[in-house]
Amino acid sequence: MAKSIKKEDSSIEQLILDTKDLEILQLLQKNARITVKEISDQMHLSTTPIHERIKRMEASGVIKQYATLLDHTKVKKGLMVICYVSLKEHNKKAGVKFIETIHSLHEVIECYNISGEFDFMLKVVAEDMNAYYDFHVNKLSQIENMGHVQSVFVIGIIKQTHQLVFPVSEK
Amino acid sequence: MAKSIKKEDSSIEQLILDTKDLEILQLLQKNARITVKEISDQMHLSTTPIHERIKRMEASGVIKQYATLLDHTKVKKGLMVICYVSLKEHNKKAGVKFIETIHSLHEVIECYNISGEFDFMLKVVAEDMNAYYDFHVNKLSQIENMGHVQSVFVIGIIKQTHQLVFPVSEK
DNA sequence: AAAAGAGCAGAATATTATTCTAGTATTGTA
DNA sequence: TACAATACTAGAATAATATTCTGCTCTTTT
Repeated sequence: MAKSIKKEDSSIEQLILDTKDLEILQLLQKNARITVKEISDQMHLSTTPIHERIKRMEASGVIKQYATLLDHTKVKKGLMVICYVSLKEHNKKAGVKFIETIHSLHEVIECYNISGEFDFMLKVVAEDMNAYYDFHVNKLSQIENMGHVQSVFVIGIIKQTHQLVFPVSEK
Repeated sequence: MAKSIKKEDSSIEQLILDTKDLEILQLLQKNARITVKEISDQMHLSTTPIHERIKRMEASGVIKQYATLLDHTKVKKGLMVICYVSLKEHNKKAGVKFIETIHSLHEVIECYNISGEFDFMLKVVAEDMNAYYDFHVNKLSQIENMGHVQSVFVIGIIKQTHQLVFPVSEK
């Protein structure tokens, strides 16, 4: 007998998030260590539905990770550089090899395949300019099949958040 | 009587992180909801020092935030665009006004002041191309003093992490 | 109208965070 | 070398929280 496509099939079906789920996510995004009780108090619900909804969103993958974010300047990662990279050849094998290497470089915290004249955009963090120079010369430029590389330096951080805001479509 | 510049002055002085602190940070970065007990077991220490070290790093600002990260595609924020912006005028007043506006736009999750021909780089998330079009035309382009805008679309995410890796200087 | 499913409240239990007490190194100093 | 101050640690006690369980209510479907 087929089950209805509803929330309990969270591991298979696309989870449909209602207003309460989104409200919970707003609070969790701000503080991953907020207690179920605090959420339930703010939302005027008991702890049971909050707990169930969170577990459901964890299981469905809506909640990807509870992460701890550090102050880069206080852990000697104060320099941020945006790197543009183009490859010489664009066959599958060359691409896979490049991706593997990127994953092994801890200085690269983000890498995107992008539109435009370059193939990839990298966000790189390092302790200082010397460390970045070492990364650029000895690691990035050494990757086989590497074409052009262009570095754009981050002078200041204006805004930096992971909070996704959802339109308030109240019932 | 002057106190020594040591760890207990965490709120004022620069906190010096030792190997154990960095080891704790590695675990916390991966999972903000890891228990003190789990950390203490992995590090072969009791819960007390782990707890104290964490509180110290929270107070000193090394730990900036416990954040919950969401799957963008599952919360209708699947499109990511990198926006380059240059302003017409570069006086203080114009810059401040621009920054204020950027902070009010929830689609902009990152904004950096950068070197090169553009003034700012923005990371923008939206539900789809229609939503991005609306953002571009009705919000971004409407900012006063706006000069050139160039959009680079993210085709694929190769790597995305917040895990900062620290060199293993054992001792 | 009956039945099933979903969401919820409240209580009970299991875990965990937090605090407290006191022992053990380590470092600097006379 | 001996002493004192400091930091670190283990283990226990307490407070707070997560998690589970039971049963009620509302809605939807047939």
